[in-house]
Amino acid sequence: MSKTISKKDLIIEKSFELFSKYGYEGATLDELAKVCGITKPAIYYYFKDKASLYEAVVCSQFAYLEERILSQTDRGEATERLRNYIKTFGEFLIKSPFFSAIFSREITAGADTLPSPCADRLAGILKRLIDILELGEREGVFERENPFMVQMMIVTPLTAYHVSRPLREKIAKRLDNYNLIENVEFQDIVDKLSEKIIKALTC
Amino acid sequence: MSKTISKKDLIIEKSFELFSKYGYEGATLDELAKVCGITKPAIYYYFKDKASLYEAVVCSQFAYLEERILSQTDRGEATERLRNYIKTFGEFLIKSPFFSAIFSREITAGADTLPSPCADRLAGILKRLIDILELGEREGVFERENPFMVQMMIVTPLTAYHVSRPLREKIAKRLDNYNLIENVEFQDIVDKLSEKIIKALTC
DNA sequence: ATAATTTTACTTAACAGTAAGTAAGGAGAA
DNA sequence: TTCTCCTTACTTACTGTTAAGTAAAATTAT
Repeated sequence: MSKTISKKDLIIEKSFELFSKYGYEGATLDELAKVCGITKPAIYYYFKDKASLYEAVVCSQFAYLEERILSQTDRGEATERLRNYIKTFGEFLIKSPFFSAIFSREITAGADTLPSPCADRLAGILKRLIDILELGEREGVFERENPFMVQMMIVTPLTAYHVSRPLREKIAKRLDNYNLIENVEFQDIVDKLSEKIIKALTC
Repeated sequence: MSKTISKKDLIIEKSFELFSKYGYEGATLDELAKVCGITKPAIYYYFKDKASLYEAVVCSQFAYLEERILSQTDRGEATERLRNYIKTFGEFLIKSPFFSAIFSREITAGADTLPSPCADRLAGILKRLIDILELGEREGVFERENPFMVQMMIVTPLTAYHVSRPLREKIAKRLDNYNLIENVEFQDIVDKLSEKIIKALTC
C-alpha cells in the first residue's frame, strides 16, 4: 500500500550500511538492532544467522547490478558498449554509495565470504565484459587484453576513489600546496576514467 | 650469528600475515601467539598493545616503499619516471605479497586505522607522482589529470589483481570456456598496466 | 672468582567486556 | 485457539588486556 517499509527490509537496509562501514566482523547485530529500533533476537526471527543476513544483503545488490549491466550494454558498437558498461558501474556506485566499500572489502578478503549466488552474478557481469572486448577485437578497435585485468582497471579505481575521501583528506593536509580534494563530482571521475580506459584499450 | 630470527621479528612477520589475511579486527592475538609458539602475554612483552603491533608492522612496509619509490624515480624524462614509478610499485607487491591485502584494506576502511607515520609516507609517495605528472605536463607529453585518480589507477588494479586469485578461480569455474587464470607472471601484468596507463595519460 | 642483585624473557591465571546465539514466553491479530 | 511477530533474560565463546610470578641470564659488588 503505502511507503511503510517492512521490518525485514529495514533490517536489510540498515545492515547494508553497517556492513559497509565496519565490514562483516566489525558490524554487530547489537548495533543493528538498535538502529532498527528492535531487539537483537528479532533479527533472528527474519534471518537464520549473521552470515545469512550478509548473504541476503550482498546478493540483492549484485543481482541488481547484473540486471543493470546486462540491460545497458546489449546494443551498439564495442566502444559504445564499453562506455556504457563503465557508466553503468559508475551510476550504480553513485546510487548505492555503500556498495563500493562492500565490494572492495570482498575482493580484498579474497572473496572468502562471498556467497555463491553473488559469484554467479559477478560471472554474468564479467561474461558481458568479455563479449564486449571480443566484439571490439572483431571490429578491429580493441587490442586483446586480459578481461579480468580490464575489469579491475574499471572497478577498483572507481570504488577506491569513492571510498578514499578520508585518506585523500589526510594526505592533502600533508601536501598543503595541493588540492587533492577538489570539489569534483563523482560523475566527472567516471567520465574521465571511461575516456582513459577506452584510450588505453584502443589499437 | 646464524639465521636465528628474534622473537620480536617472528611476531612481526607472523602478525603481518594474519593482519593481511583477516584484517585488523579479524586477526586475533590468540592465533598469533599460537603460530609463534608463544603465549599471548608474551606479545605484550614486546608491544604495548594490538594497535602498536599493527603500527609497527604497517609502518615498516610503508617506509620501505617510500624509500624505494623516491630512489627509483628521481631521474629521466616524465614517461620514464612514471614507468619506473609503476614498476617499483609492482616489484614491491611481488616482494611483499601480503602488502596488497593490507593496503587495499586500509583504503577500503577509509584509512581509519592507518597510523599517522604511514600517512606521511603515503604523502611522500604521492608527492613524487604529482611531481612526475607536472614534469610531464611541462614536457608537453601528459595531459593534466587528478593525481589521486592516477594513483588509484596504478595501485588498485595491481593490488586487486594480486589479491583476487581466489575470486578469479571462482568466476573462471562458472565461465568454463574462458581462461581467466592464465598462468601469467605478475610481472607481465605490471608491464601491461604500465603501458596502458602511459598510453591513457599521453596527449 | 664468587656471591648478591637486577634484568630479561617469558608463563599461568584470570578479568572485563563484547559478540553471536537461544530458550521461553507474551501481545495482538485472525 | 493458534499463528505471527516480537521481547526479556539469559548462555556460550571468545578477545584484548593485566597482574603476579619465575627460571635463566646478565650485571655488579665483594
